[in-house]
Amino acid sequence: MLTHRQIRYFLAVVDAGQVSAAARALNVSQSAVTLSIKDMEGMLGTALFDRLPTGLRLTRAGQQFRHHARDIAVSFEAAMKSVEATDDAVTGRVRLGMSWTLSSYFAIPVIEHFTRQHPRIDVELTEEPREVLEQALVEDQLDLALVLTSNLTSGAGLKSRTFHRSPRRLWVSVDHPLTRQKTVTLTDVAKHPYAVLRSDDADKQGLAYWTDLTGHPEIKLISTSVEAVRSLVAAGRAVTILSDVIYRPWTLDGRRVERIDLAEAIPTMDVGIAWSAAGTLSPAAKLLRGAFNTSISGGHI
Amino acid sequence: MLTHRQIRYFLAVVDAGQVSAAARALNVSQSAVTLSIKDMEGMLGTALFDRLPTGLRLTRAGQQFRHHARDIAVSFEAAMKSVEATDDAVTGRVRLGMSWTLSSYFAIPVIEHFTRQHPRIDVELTEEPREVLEQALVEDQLDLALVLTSNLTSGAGLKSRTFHRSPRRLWVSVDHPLTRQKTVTLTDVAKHPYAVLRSDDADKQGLAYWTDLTGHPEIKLISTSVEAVRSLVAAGRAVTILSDVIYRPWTLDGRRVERIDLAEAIPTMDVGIAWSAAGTLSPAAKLLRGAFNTSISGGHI
DNA sequence: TCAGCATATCAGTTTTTCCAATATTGTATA
DNA sequence: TATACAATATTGGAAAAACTGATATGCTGA
Repeated sequence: MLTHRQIRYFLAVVDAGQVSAAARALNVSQSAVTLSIKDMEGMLGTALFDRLPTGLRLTRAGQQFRHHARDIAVSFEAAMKSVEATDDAVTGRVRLGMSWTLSSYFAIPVIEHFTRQHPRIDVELTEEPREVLEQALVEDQLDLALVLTSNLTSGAGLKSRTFHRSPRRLWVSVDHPLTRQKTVTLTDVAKHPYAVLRSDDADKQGLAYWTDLTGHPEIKLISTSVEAVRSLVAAGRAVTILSDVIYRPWTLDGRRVERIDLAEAIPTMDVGIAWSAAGTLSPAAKLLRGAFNTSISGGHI
Repeated sequence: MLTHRQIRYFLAVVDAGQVSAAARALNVSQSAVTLSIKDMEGMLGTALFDRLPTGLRLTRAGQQFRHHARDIAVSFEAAMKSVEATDDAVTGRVRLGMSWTLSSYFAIPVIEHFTRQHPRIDVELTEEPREVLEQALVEDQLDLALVLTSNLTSGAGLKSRTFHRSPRRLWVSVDHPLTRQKTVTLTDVAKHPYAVLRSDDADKQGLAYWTDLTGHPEIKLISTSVEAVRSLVAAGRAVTILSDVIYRPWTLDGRRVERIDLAEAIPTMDVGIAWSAAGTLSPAAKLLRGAFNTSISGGHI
């Protein structure tokens, strides 16, 4: 079993470029580091370094592994810092509606973070199409609703606040040919197999890019699962254009997905929260609204 | 410094709900686990668990920490897998269809593992309702399809293999009144607020339990998000009956969900793979079929 | 060739982790 | 209110893991 200590030693060697320097930095003997690295290589069944007379250089497998090692080290640091204070003072109930695209990919983590910080506030979730959410807000069956504010019906007795304009960018695998171009246009993208994320609200915007001018890409997958799309992209078998809100750099198996800015202006995905113009929000609801605000602009997702 | 071992022990205790059971699962003594946890708590300067006579329950800080611990464990696994040996010999394309319930909750991890092991096999994913999948198999537009085999139309020129019979059970929060009953019947369940997981294929079975005899529960949430359902259940605000395949003992914020066997026999969810009776499967398709077989019976999910 | 600088190996020591037995604590029950 | 029960806490000594320091070995460049 890999240990945290081995990960730290490994990263130190990567940074230093040689075992002896790494050992000095770590305040242990050179032999301890050497053994640790050899142990790891034995466990993984692959050489992580090429041994050169001047030091150690990562092999291909080692480069791969390095990304994961960094991930692990960062996760440990985050874990140590994670013990936070909570706020028991505010209590109450918030009825929050959303559509599923938003729910799984960013709302749930934010809500769970919120309920940890405010354990005595009860957040009630419902998922509905945008039209139903708007209706429910007006009829006071919901306090708040997460919506794509650009799609919001205007003048329906609702207030809203857009807290994030999420750019849409091209997602590709690390070794994709398009990563080597200086600028990428929609016409370039149209030449590659494409994956579409199917969602109730977002896809109307999402498929509007393609015109006769740009040409149309070959659709390789239409899926409701972000994981499926990400997976296909990471494997280099498709590209896609999606919002930063649902971007993660890693697939489940640790392959990387990269983002590229497109030469053309693509409409942003405007995420926000809506509430009824009549009546006033409870303190609990205001807190939750604030939580979405900070957690999204604060880069928690 | 936190160690990987401590993280594993911590997660085992969270999953088991008590130190002694976790120790058994880890094949170490109870005292080793106790010490490890106490060490961590000392390091973090906070109690991670409340000690109850029946076992350990996460404190708020512990719930926070669990999030990170999980991250760490996943990162380690990904790191180990990142250097796995691959099989470049078999090449080809496999067109795989599935319905979304199956896709996000177990198919994707299996496929990602498979494509790592067989980088030169191209797995094409599509998601469709079961009827469309069956049609596509017969017409040779798909090689394989993941389906609930109990729903499969018989005599449609399809072969299938069921590789997992997943029991359906009642999901409730740890402190739910139903946990204190010796036996729980559907009539008991009908008295409590209920959450429905909306999915194309499974809900036909999933809602067929309720008859005039048992009564009908009040539906509190209909959602496509397993996380949303699990979250509601963990909060004790609803119960649900779902397949073991998609069961996890905790929500993202570390609250527990328990399962209870029902007095009545509930049909199992039979997960399997189907292919056309005409023609023969390519070697690549056979390999993928085998991958599903072993990864599911092998307890990878 | 040989000095210089790097990693590899190995035996012995230190530190960590583990086990087994036992003490302690809280709940339910009679 | 005593008692059984089921859980965690503690502790001393054994086992395993990690580390050190000395030494062997290998490559480069003057």
